[in-house]
Amino acid sequence: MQPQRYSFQREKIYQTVRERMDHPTAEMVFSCLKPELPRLSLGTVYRNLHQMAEEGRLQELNGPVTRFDGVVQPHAHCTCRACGAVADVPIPYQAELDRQAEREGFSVESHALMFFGICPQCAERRHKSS
Amino acid sequence: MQPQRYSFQREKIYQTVRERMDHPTAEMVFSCLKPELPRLSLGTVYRNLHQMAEEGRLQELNGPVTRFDGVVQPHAHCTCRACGAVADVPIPYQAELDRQAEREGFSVESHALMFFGICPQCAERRHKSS
DNA sequence: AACAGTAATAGAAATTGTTACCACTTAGCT
DNA sequence: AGCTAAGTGGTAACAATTTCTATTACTGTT
Repeated sequence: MQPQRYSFQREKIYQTVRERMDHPTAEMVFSCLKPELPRLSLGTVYRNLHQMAEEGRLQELNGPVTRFDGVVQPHAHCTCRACGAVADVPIPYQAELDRQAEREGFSVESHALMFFGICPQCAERRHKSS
Repeated sequence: MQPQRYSFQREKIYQTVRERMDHPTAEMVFSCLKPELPRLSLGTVYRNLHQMAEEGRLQELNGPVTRFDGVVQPHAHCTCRACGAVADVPIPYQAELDRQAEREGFSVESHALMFFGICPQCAERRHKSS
């Protein structure tokens, strides 16, 4: 999945994400670069962002679809990298983190802790097929 | 924003999210209830899920759009509840959490820590307009 | 420097996830 | 039973993302 060739567009997209400190969306990167690269296509932005995220050259925040939890008390979750399943993680909620995070005028109310890994089912499946 | 009336559909949707332990998406709730409630509409599911999330009766996971970060080293973020802006939070990454989260066969590789609050700009804006 | 091979692009169309709209139904009050 | 506004279903609109294909442009070889 590594890029096999140099691409001007890809480098520009990378620079944009690196230089902006606001964790832009694909759309934000696109409209930021569009004046400079009028022929740039939104599909190119999405393709390169994901490619670089897979390489580990960029980090992708948030998942694509919204999920809901009937347990309202704040608690941690874990997402399976392979199948996307979400499960609860029984470790205590550290409310003191919210106070630690209060910096530069940002008033913090709560936090979400999401782990990433491989769920038992997928670990099993991989074990078999290898 | 509290629901003012009883609705059979809403209760069914709530029960589904509560009973399933897999943090379902709106689509998953819908297809789970569809056999039992053939006239159920997907819009009703979305409407009630969000309504209940606003009331605090359910919890909503993940944000709506994907964002990208040029800083690959794991670090915390903060989202503004008002404007959606995302900023970095300079508190240390606790790698030991990943080991603590290892339970029931789930192999954990990393975690994301997202704070929620109000950013300085929005706090200012609210202060003026009140 | 021209050439061939193929990864990457632009542009548009298709898909997917989510929200808005509106006529009809129904819970909750009197 | 009748009133009224909240809630529903169905469909259309919208937004985010992915896919498709002809064209462009890197890169290694002459």
